[in-house]
Amino acid sequence: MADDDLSMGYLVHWAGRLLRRLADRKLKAIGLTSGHLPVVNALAQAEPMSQKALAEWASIEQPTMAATLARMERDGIVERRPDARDRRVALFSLTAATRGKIGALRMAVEEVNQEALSALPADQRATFRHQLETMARAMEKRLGEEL
Amino acid sequence: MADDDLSMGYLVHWAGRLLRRLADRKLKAIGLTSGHLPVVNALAQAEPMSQKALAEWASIEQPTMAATLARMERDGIVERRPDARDRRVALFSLTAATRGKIGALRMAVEEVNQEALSALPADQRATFRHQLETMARAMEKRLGEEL
DNA sequence: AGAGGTTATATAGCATGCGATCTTTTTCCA
DNA sequence: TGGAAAAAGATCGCATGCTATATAACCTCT
Repeated sequence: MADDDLSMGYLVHWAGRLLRRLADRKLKAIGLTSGHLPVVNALAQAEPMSQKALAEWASIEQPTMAATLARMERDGIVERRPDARDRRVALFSLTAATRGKIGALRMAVEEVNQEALSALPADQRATFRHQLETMARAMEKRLGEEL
Repeated sequence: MADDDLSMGYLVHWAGRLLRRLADRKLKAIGLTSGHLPVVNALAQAEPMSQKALAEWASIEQPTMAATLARMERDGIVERRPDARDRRVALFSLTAATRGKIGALRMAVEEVNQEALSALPADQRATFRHQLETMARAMEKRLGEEL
């Protein structure tokens, strides 16, 4: 790929695919995938949570979260139960088996993080991370405005 | 999403999704999608190209490129013809209609680029882009080594 | 020439994403 | 209170990605 054509979009998307593959490889050993991460992280901190809350937490559209949760439920990673106070709502929690994997999961994530950041000089890492977040938040705002 | 949980992988993937949505929105007007970009860019510079060459150029796996090209052919964006010298090879070129869109396409990409980069101070943009590329190349190397 | 390895595509199977819609419940106000 | 508006999920349809595997066409070396 010629250097001039490495647009921001291409670059970010490329890096994202690579990080994802790397993460999925490590997570395979504990029976999880990168797509499960935001859900498990969220539920590890606050249980139970509705599909809506999970989707917002992960910045993912509702149909995408619905599909992810359906797969996770099918695979015994999360459990769904109705909300007694609102019959529209489904509440999700981690299964005991998944709770036992949280430690290994955090370790795997941390490894990928280190591998990615180790490509940059130590004194640039924090700034880089921050810039990435700034850009993402700006894009999110942009996307919202245009609707 | 709590700040501590914004792992590198999550951040990059998030930014990638947002950039992609933004790009797709702009490209919709000219009848293209972000997935078409690397192919159109490549063919705009060197025609014709085999599926293999396109996949390598775009850093995408062969089956993914095969599917993308099949859709693009179906939608009249590219044309496929056999290679006289090697019957295994399929050579792809842009259709005349697509060639006429290259200008608009470049403009749309440039717009998204600017929108993304404008979130950062001007004097940090070049460095940031470079860091992103460095990280991606490192991840690519990593991924290759582990096989 | 022919066996065996290499290469270029094709296919299957599945995960993740998105937008657009439909249904069921809740809410809320006239 | 009744009927409209809002909220939460469920579904459809499709694009993109990946891995694993199959197939067909070359190439090489004996």
